[in-house]
Amino acid sequence: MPCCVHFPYSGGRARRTRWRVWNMQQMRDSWRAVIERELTRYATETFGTAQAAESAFPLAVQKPPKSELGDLAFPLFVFAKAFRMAPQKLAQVLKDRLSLCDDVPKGELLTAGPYLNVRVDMAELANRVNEQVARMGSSYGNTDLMASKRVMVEFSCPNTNKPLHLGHMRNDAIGESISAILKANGAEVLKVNLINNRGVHICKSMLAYQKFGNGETPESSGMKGDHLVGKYYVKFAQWEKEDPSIVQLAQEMLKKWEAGDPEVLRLWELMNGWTLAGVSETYRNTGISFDRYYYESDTYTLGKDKVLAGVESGVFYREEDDSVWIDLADINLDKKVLLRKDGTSLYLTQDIGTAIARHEDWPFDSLIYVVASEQTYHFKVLFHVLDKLGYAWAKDLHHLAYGMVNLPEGKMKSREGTVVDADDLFAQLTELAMQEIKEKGREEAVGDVRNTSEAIALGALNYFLLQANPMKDMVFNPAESISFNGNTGPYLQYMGARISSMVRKFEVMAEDFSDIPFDSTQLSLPEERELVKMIATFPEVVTESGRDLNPSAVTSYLYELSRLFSRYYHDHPVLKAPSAPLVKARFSLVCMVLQVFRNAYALVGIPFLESM
RNA sequence: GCGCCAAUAGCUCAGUUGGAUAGAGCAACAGCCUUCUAAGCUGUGGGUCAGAGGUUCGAAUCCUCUUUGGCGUACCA
Repeated sequence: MPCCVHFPYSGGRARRTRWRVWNMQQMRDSWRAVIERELTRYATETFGTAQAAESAFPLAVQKPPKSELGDLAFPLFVFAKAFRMAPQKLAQVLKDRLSLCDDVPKGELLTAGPYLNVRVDMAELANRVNEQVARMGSSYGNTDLMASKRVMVEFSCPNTNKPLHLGHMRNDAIGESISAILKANGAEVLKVNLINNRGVHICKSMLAYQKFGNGETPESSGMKGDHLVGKYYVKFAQWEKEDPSIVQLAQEMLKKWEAGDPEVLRLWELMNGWTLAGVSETYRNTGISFDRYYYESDTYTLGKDKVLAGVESGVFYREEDDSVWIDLADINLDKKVLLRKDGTSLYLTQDIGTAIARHEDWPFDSLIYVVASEQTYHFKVLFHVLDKLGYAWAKDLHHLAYGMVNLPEGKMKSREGTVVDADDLFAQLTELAMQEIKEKGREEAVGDVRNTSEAIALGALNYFLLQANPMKDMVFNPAESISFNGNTGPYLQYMGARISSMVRKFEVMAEDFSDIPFDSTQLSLPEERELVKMIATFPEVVTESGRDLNPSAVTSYLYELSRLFSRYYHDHPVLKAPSAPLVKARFSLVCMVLQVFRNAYALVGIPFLESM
């Protein structure tokens, strides 16, 4: 199974309609109900039993490929055998029978080959959607799919030996987006970060600093703290090349650290402080935040204790050299070390402790780890170990794996220095956005050029990173991401800005329209039908992205809505529409689109801009 | 070797529960600014959905095998 996370409460398809009924869904359900009833009656009349029909219930509802074919499609293939009738014929029969009934919903039935299609009553749908968007505002689209569920989302999890890079940015984008999407589906979400501040790799930068640092500080060097520490981590690698034996020193230092050596601890605190200050700044710039921080230095001992307890209870075993192991034969895996022979902790050990601490702190219904797919094995083992230790909530742990981020030139390799630094990238994108604003002569219109450029950079970055399915590896092309035309974040932001501009223009003349009611029958263009339908299905997009933990469902939707809208307002005047009722109706539609844009942007980390 | 994952247009990506003629963007070419921001809109060309079988009324989608690529299989994280 790829990235799919199975929520115990996400239910199956059959249950989906029970959670809540939305506009489009309501339409679908009511039409399905009458068509199913008619199939049942027809089967009973013909065969004396309804079985032929009911075995294929619930009747599938689809979206016709073209709007000329209607708004809902009911494929009838499945009934062909049971009715001994071509589905084309059955569609005709059903249409004829239903046209004689006086209790079908408003709308129009069409046959389209083997499909029975429905053109729904658009005026009614538009009224409902308009009312609902106006009433719910920024919460339009929210669902109760995960109401009252507590979900902890772990993401980012930087090491304190180097600054963030592009890979972290994908992680952060997914983490923030998933959290927002889960919230929109009614969950109570706690975003947590785990600072990986201990271990051999941390000792490496410390050792290099001790040897080469000469007391350098972020202040004295003018470097951001995380970059300064990173510099020494790289230095260690070079040093190690000359003298491979120094790895031993790092191992010894880790042991000293675990023993509480004051000298080591002092340096550790100093350098960790530098890194975390730098990382926090990056978070601030890129709109990342957490409700709670965990530090591995705080939780690893708990993990160690639990592992030792596991040895007592016989879940784990001790080798002759004193190392502690678990045999994973029962899940068809090999053996795994839980404690080194010198007694120090490993990655797995600390994650055991952290998970237990978290469940005690904030009992969750689900904990989602947003971590690269290269660690799939690690999480498999972790969840199994926790299960073996007797924690019933081990089944509620999920690994949301995401693929690697590559560059057009190829893979990022730290050894070859091709890793894209997060701060550098953000600055580069901001710079490009700024140039574009200047070239277009929009400085005055946007007001704060710096802020706007950063917002555009962020929109570009998040959209690009989230538009691909998390599970897949992706190629990040900075130049393409910031491009203002095409399928990009800035293009979407531009649409939002254009609409905002229209709203400002309308406000000047708003009084002239204050007495004119919204008349949905004015919206008769095919494009308007499509827009109303899309707005009506937004809650379903929120559901889908929450169910699959897939932000790209939202980005796809946003882009489609955006294209539809730009085509529409390019071809049809809104504020200068021929009649006042039409202006009012079209402007109301525009406002609905704007609201959905705002709400959907928030789910995928695209800052909304009033003007660009 | 074994395990997990992927493969859709030249490139980057979508593709709903198996359903109608597989869609976008970029790149290329051709149009559209006295008209709510041209950061836009429209059109043209571009496909053996990696390959071969199978299931099905129907497969990019499900199953099997093959090929290619990525990742993992550490007393690293």
